[in-house]
Amino acid sequence: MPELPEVETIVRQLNKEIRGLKVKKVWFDWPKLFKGKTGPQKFKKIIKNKKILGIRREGKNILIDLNDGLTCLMHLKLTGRILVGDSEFVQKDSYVHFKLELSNKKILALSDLRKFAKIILEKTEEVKTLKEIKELGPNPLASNFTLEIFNEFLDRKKNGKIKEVLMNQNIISGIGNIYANEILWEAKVNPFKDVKALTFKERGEIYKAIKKILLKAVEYNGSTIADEMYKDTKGKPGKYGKMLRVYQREKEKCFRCNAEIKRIVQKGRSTFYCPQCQK
DNA sequence: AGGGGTACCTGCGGGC
DNA sequence: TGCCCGCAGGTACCCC
Repeated sequence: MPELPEVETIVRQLNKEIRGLKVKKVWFDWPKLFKGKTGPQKFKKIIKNKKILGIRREGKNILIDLNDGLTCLMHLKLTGRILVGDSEFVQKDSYVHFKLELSNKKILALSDLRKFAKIILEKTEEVKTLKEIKELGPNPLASNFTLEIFNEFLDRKKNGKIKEVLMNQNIISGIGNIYANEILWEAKVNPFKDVKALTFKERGEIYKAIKKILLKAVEYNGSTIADEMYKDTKGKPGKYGKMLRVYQREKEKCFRCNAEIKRIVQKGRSTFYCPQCQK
């Protein structure tokens, strides 16, 4: 579900809503949610009365830093959502599997229809050694993500097709299926093109499109396509869904050249592109 | 080392 | 109506 813009929206909201609060109660009904060294019962014990110092994003991971040198990592996978509100608000969601009651009586809930989401509790110092974090490629929104850095990481995957490489979290972190499709449409590059066949100009166009699309999507609080999918912490949909140019537009007309958008399954995921202007 | 297949889950919509 | 299939915004792990 959430890619960089959606996770970034959630993280910014959490910093406004829950920073400085303490955890008072823990509830869950899906123990498999907890991965890593800390099991469900230990998690419950440890996290009680911890203070929330701040919330960060690494790729699509949400990192909640707590006092006593602990960090809670959450990954929302396809259908995870984080909600913050009173108990009545949280109860409206049918797929809540985890709740933290906070010191202002508000509840932070994790909802997940497909139960793919995960939570890992780890020492803050050790977080960067987790495989989820350690291997991540650069943050495309960081100011030090230059064209040179982009090229350097692209060249680590000489054999891949560009769309598959863009979605590889170890090359660039945060891009998923929606934004990979959108970025390549914007850059007018064919998703099936081998990285090694890309011209300098194409690499530059892709680089510009990454920055442009992701920044715009963050500005619009991410994409909500189907109502049951991504929502922010207040249950509000993202506004970038209306701005999408190719994603889920199979057989519709390309906004640029009027040709028919095609959908092809690539590495198990739907690739949408315009066969006429993405050569 | 890194690629392919599959597993983890639930729900929805379409075709028969 | 009901059943089976394909599909959904993502990894993670096993096997070769």
